[in-house]
Amino acid sequence: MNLKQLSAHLKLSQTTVSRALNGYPEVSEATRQRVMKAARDLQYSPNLRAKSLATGRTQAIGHVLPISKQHEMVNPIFGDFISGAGQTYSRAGYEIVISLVGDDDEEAAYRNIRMRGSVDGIIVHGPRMKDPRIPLLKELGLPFVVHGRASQIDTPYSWLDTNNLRAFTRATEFLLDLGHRRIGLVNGLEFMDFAHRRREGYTAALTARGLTADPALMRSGEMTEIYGFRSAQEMLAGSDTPTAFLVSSMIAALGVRRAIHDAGLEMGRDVSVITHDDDLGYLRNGHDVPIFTATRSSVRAAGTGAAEMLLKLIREPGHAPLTQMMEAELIIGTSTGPARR
Amino acid sequence: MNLKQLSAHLKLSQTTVSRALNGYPEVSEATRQRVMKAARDLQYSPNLRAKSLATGRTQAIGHVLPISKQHEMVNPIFGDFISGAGQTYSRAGYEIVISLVGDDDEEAAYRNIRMRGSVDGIIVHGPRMKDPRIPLLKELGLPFVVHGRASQIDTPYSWLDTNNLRAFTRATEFLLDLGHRRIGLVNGLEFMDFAHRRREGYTAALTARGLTADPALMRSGEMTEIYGFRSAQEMLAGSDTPTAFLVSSMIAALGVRRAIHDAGLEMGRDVSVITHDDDLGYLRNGHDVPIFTATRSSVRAAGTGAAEMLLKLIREPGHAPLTQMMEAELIIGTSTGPARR
DNA sequence: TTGAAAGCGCTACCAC
DNA sequence: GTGGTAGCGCTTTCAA
Repeated sequence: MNLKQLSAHLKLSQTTVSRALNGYPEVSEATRQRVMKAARDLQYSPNLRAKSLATGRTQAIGHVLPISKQHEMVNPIFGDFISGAGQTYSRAGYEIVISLVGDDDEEAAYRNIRMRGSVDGIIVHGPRMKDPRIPLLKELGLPFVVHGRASQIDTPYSWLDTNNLRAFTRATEFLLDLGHRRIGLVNGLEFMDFAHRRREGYTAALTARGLTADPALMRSGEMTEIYGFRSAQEMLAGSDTPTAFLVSSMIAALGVRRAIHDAGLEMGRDVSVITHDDDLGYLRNGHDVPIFTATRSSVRAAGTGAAEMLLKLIREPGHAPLTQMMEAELIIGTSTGPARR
Repeated sequence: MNLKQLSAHLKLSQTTVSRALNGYPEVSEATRQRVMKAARDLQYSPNLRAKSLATGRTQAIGHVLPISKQHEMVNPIFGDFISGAGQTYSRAGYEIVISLVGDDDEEAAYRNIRMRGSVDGIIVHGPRMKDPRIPLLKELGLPFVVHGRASQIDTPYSWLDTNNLRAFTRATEFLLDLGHRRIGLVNGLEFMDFAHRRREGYTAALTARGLTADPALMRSGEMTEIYGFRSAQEMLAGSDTPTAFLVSSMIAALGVRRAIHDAGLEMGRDVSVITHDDDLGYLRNGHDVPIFTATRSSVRAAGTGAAEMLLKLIREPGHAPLTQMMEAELIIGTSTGPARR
């Protein structure tokens, strides 16, 4: 069932039917009702491609996921982020288009997205420091919102970010307050902006107490379980071993926990662990030490927030860049305790 | 830059340029080269919406994610699956369109996808038992591949699935061989087909040894960490406590591990755990007991496989349904040991 | 081997 | 308040 058939059925012009369906004012209420009813009964649903071609708008948002040619893994938070964003989009009648872009042909990929004209705006994932995509997208004139930020980019752009600097500063301070002095940092790849900021927070907290960050206690890598395992194992094998770990991801933390266990140590007693973690709300009950977390629901909320920002930018071309900072939560857990040594 | 401009620039008709670009044979080689070069130089990239309108094909694949109105979480494996599928799509020039569909308005949602005509085919995620989407999609005549299967659907359809039945049978047998008799099952929601099959495997292995599955040792729920925690805590609080757990997801297993720890027990000695887990390959080194796993790379492979099946179905309309079974891996870990009691 | 022109389904301008 | 019609950018007959 297309517009032509529907309007023939109603004995009205396509123009009128189109207007009735799209809420234009110059249609009589009676006609509108009749059209709406027929559309429902006949299960009419407009061809979005044709609509897009006619209007120039596509009613679709692009989510561009950077995929490293080396590991090809998608950031596991993506599912939750898109679930949050999706609610906003579908309410507004937008589709979601995913593009996976390798790190080799980035510029061409973004130019293509622009030229193909299949999206009205873009959410940029996984920003790196000095990310070249930001000036590129500004040049292309496609509305975009960055999930995260890109340091050392001086022109303004729209972003929504978690306050990673502050989160890691607080987590480090917390461990220092518990008496820890040797704190291992198991961080993400530090050309990624979020990981860079996390390390900044970590070192800032140490420096504020007159301590210097020991390079032997810092690791940067793709956050897999084996990476967490190896990193913790190496640090625990040294002479002046850490009494606590600050871990940038739940997955890597799994490996860290395993390494602690294998070393014959007990979490929360011999070694403390603070990690971005998931669904730990239950630990509020009956335990008494904090764990730093980015919950799944906060990631969903970030998705919703970013989507709303982008839709606003699309609706109001020329609008000034929007920014939003989200604070991370601290909740209570058992993996963290006072330093023993 | 569009076709019109490009052909004007080349002083050729749109027809010829289009033919040259799309590999039609009736274009002279010289012309084709000239066109190709100009297209590259001028960064021409066809408007997919217009192409789609003209051809009837959309060059896009829909991935439909069921979202429960209660929890609204996306299955965490989705990211890896889409990453695998995406490689195949982009090589073939297809875009990915994501639709989030709540469990309330499913039929309408799928009909809409059909009518809007924005995809050439669909990957169905999260199939339930007797899933009504399968007959619906057959009726709609849209090519589709199910990631997983739907029990009690008798008409043939295309699917790609992990052998969950066999995986959980083997894992249970393995624990039984180690002397375990009280094995807790922390399973997913059992209206989901994969969870149903996993329980079947678990009970089949027990039955084959003359044991009966104890309802007190079986849990079914959405696989969050707190769910794993509570499930294990309850079972460990009983009188005849389990000596092993079979856990359907890594996230839930985190909670199970924590409950074991909180109960003052040690994993692999007092209580064994077998779980679908991630990146545990490193445990092959120096350890000696198996852990059942669905690795991230196997999920990627599933995505690739499903995408290839779907493209084949799209290219050859009327092709008979395709099916593919993937076997789960067993690798070596430390969480599992012989029964102590 | 190349080109002119119709048409995919819709919107939006201009008349009435 | 309603309708005719010219495109949106591309493919695909049909003719040359």
